[in-house]
Formats: sequence, structure tokens, C-alpha cells
Amino acid sequence: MPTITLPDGSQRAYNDAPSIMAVAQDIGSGLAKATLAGRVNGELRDACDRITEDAELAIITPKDEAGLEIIRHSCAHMLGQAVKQLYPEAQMAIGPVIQDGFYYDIRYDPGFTPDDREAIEQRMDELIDQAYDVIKEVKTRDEAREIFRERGEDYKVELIDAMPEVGEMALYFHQEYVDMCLGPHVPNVRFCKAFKLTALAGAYWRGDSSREQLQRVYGTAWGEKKALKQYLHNLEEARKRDHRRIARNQDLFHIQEEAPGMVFWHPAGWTIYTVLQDYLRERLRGHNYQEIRTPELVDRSLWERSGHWAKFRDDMFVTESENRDYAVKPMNCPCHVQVFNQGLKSYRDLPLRLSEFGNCHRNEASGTLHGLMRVRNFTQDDAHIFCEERSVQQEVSDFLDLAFEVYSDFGFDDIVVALSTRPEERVGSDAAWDRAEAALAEALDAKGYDYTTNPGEGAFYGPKVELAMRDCLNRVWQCGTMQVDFAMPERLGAEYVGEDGDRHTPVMLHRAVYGSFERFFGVLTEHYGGNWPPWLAPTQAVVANITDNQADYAREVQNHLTRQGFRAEADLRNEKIGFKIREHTLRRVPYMIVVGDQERESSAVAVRTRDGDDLGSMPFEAFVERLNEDIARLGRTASEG
RNA sequence: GCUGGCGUAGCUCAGUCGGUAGAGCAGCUGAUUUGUAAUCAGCAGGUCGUCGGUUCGAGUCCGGCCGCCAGCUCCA
Repeated sequence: MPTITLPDGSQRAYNDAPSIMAVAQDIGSGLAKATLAGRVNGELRDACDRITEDAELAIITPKDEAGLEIIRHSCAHMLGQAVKQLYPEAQMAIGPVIQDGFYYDIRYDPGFTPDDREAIEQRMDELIDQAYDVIKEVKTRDEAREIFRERGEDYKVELIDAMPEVGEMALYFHQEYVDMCLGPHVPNVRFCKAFKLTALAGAYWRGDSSREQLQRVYGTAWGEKKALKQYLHNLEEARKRDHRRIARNQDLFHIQEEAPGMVFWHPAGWTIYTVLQDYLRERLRGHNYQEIRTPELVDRSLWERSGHWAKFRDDMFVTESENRDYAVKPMNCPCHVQVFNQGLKSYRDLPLRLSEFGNCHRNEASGTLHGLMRVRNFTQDDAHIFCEERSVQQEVSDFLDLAFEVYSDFGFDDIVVALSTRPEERVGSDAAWDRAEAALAEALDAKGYDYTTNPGEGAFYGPKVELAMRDCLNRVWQCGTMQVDFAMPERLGAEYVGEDGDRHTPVMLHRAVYGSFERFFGVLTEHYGGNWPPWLAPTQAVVANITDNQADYAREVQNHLTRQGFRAEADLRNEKIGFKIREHTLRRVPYMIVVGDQERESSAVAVRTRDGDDLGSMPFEAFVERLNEDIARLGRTASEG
């Protein structure tokens, strides 16, 4: 006799054990039609599952976030059914839900072509049109294993073998197709109609690059067609913010075949780059860092002592001269220790914070290169803090303050924080790793930041806190980092004289706020969508004349601005004002200053913004004041549009 | 590096069945002196990524290499 309590507090009593669908039907046929599943005492259950005891029940429909996930998961099964009908020899591996959609990894040795993708999508449409019911059956682990073995689904069998602790498993039958899953799933495939297959890619089985590569089919799925359309539209809009596209439109930089993964900065891009440098230098001075500069080409022996030659060799560019091997530096840390090692250091010198905008090269695998986000030559805003172990937590804490201060100046408020712990390939004792990981975790906890832990993803010399930002396509890029290193100072013989008069090895903290200027530039480009805040804009104002009659006055206005330190251009071309406005608007120049006879007579400027606001005529000084206010706001007000 | 796709003028792209490469914008020249998102006309612009193969003939078909794009692995 279960009594079921609904979210509004109302209760319903039943004589038998009703299914969730039956309860929904009982509440109303409209609700029943929209029912995907139920949340019983906080746990998601299939619509066909029966409720045997008193329980709280919430019906899940496509409007719920949980409902969307169910639809996406079932879409993966639909994909499986369509694939097996079209390509019976294909073997299904795993088909999870991801952000905005789903994918399925499939073994199909000829590989899928875009035509195959379309065929699969079409077959899925046909199957969904049949609006058949999905049948759930719970089997023992052995029964399930036998079913997949009979069907030749080797990957499913491998998965089942990998979870010996599971006693029973739910199988979901899509007509002749069967898949296993924790569920819940849609009761009927008609819920799956707002989907689209979006991409094909390769993916290693179990994410292991030493194992075979499977075919991955990506899809997106939504509760209704309208949402799908909106999603595809948003995707298109996001592509317009791609930093590579904006860089071309605004003439910021280019990369060419002869130097893959290395950037040729153009005047406009380099202007922004130098503003980023100047800004950060000032911040670092304010946080008591001292800037240094170290060589880019260093003898192999130093890399052997630092451990890079053993652990990082494949990623280094090497060269040879007069029978000596050199490596182009992939990191600055060994060089910074050399600076530290000059002259005997006292505990009174610590913490010593050495910073360098260090130009590094890493021979990244060709397939990983990606615009500015992943390059082979980049400049880190690197620094190493040499300190006593007891000040680690304070230094980590100060760094987090600095980093978040900087991010907020750029208008970032969504920073993803992660703690990455010891990898398999590493240097240093387990005891040292224990202390390093604990120091980072304690600093994060003390600050109260939410963070995730990535086991095994630390650098080879130490664990790290990673600060990452999302780009316009929701990809997360690691920018800032703080890494504790108990190993390298010792390997490279760094020492200081402690209060006790004995020699000790300092702890070394590796840290970066931007990460690399290149990646940070890329993230900023997409964050602002090319609408650089006036602080960063390569050209802050263009002065455009109406006719030759005001050419001298326009030049004069531009010169005044330039002499006051603004980045201003004059556009004196023999073009109509509408043409000039259009061009500079498309370049996203923050301010266009139009000068005609009226302005010249009254020493005024007519100001228009890139967003199309005509601010009318104003005295020159009023415009200067406005521009100064804008610049002082830094990137905190990313302009829209 | 791996899987799949792509590579035509500075940019965006067209190019049918294998038959002597085309548009718009940008550029250059000239005219026009213009008031807030495109003035008009003319001219010029290409070893079709690259090397090789098939063919009477290759931008087009096949193969190697390079690069780019989407993922995977890796990573700031």
C-alpha cells in the first residue's frame, strides 16, 4: 500500500505497486505523455519501474535537465540500433552523454565516412518515426554477458568483465537491438526526435593511445526541435568568435607552413600583446617579484640534471654545435635555479620571487596544434618562488590572490580550478609528493575555492593547481598554474643558509597567471569576440574627415590624441563617411571621430561608437576624458555586439 | 603521433562527366569632395599546397609528403 508524495506535497495512496508511468497517468494524461522517467526519493528511475514502498516522486519530462540527459543517452542507443542495422559487423563500445549531446565509440574497421554519418542519421530518423516502446529487462551479470557474447559485442563483454562487483544489470531493448546501461531511458523513442549527428572522429578505446582507435560519432539532442535549432544557431555564432577568424579580420597575427605552431605577430596583434606585458609587469612588481632573463639554448647536461632529458626529451627541440648537444628550453625553471645559485642565499633572502617572460619551445605533436591555444613557441609569464617549506601555503595563497585579481581586471568571472596530483612518470620521493599535494589542497581550502581533483595529472616534478577558462565553444583552456616542486631545487643543487646556520634546500614554486601570452591572447580574443576593450584595442580611435577641407583639422585631432598616449589613426581617404564608418566598425575600433566643417569651426569632435551609438558633437577634451575613463576600467566591461 | 575531412587569386568561395581556370570583396588607376555601416568606371591578379603516377589530356582520378580543420592521446 505505497503512499506517494509529489513535489507539491500532495499524496496519493495505491493498493498495488504502481509504475511511475501509472502514477503519471493517474495525475493526468498530458503529463503521462510527457513522462520520461521519475525521481524516486532522489534517485532517477525508469518510467516502467514500480514503486513498492512509500516514496517521494517527481516526474521527469523533457523540460528537466535530467530529462535532457535521458533523451541524449537514449539517442546514443538509437545510434547503436541504426549502426547495427546498416553495418552488422560494427561492434559497439561506449556511448555516454556529454555536454549538449552524446557520442558512441564504435569499432568499424572500414571507418565511417560523412556519407555513412548521413545514412546513420537518416536511419535513426526512420526508427524514431516508428515511435516504438523501449523495453527494459533486468538480467544477472552472467546472463547479460552471454547475450553480448552471442552477439559478438566484444567491447561490451570486456566492460562487463571489468565490473565484477555488479550483480544485476539493466538491458534496454530497442526492438532487435540491445544495450546495457544504468538508465534510466526514454519509455518510447518518439522523445528522441530533436537530434543531429554532428561529427566523426577517432578515439582510443578506454582513452589509451596504446590501444586500438575506434570510430566516434558525435551527436547533439534536445527536448524539442526548437531547442536543437537554437543550439545549432548558437554554435554558428560561437564560431564567429573563433580567435583565428578574428585574427584574420583584424590583422592581428598569422601562422604559416614554414613555422607550424609559431606565431608571426602583426602590428595590431603585437600592440595588444605589449599591453598585456606592460600590465602584468606592473602587477608583478606590486607583488614583489623581480624580473630576470635567461638563455633559450642550454647544454644538454643541465637538462639531464633537471630530469627534463629523461622525462621530457620527446617534446624538446635539440641542436648541436662543436660536438655539444643543446636543447631549446621548453621550460624556464632550470635556468631560474641557476640564477638562484649565484651567490650564497640566506633564509633572510626568502621568499625570492624571480619572474621571466620566458620564450619557450616545445615540439608538440602536430595534431595538437590549434591556433594560439596550442603552439610550439610561446612565452610564459613564468616565475619561480624559492621559499622555505613553512611559507608554501602563504605563497600559494598570495598567488591565488594575484591571479584572481588579474582575471577580474579582464572581466573573467568563471574560472575553473583543479588540483592535479602525482603522475606515474615523476621525479621525487612519495613523502615529498605527499607534502606538496597537501600544501596546495590546504591553500585552496583556506581560500574556499571550489575545485576538482585530477588524479595523476600533475607535472613530472610536482603537483599543480590549474586555473582554466572557457572559450566560446565551451572548451576549457588551462591558463594559470601553481606547482609545488620539492625535487628540482635539490637536483640542481639549490641551497640556502637557514636560521640554524645549516644549509637547506628551498622549495620551488612554479607559477603563471596568463600561462602563456599566446594562449591567454587567444582566450581573450574569443572572450571579447574581437571587441577589445579600449584599454587593449590596437586602435582606440579613428579620426575621419568628411572632405579634404577638414584634413588638416583631422590630422591635428589625431596628433593630439597620439601625443597624449592614445592609439589613434586618421582616415583621410577620399571616401564617403559612410564607407569609413562601416570599415572601422567592422574592424571593431571603439571610437570613430567624425570631423566636418562644423567640428572644425568649433574645435569639437563628433563621436560614434563601434556599437553604432552616435554620441554627437562634443569638445575634444570631453572625448579625452571619456576615453581615459574607459581605459581605466580595463577589461571589466567587455563591450557587447 | 592517431582517425576522418580539407587545401583553387590577399580574403570568402564556385568550377558539371577528366577537355586549355571564374565570381564577389580587397588591391591598383581614373573620375567623384561626399555628414555616420559599401560612389562609379576601368585595370591587374593563379605552377589549382607539394612531389610523383594513370591518361592523348588532370584543379578534377590514384599514391607519397607538407599544412590546416574536427576529435583522440598529450598539454601553458
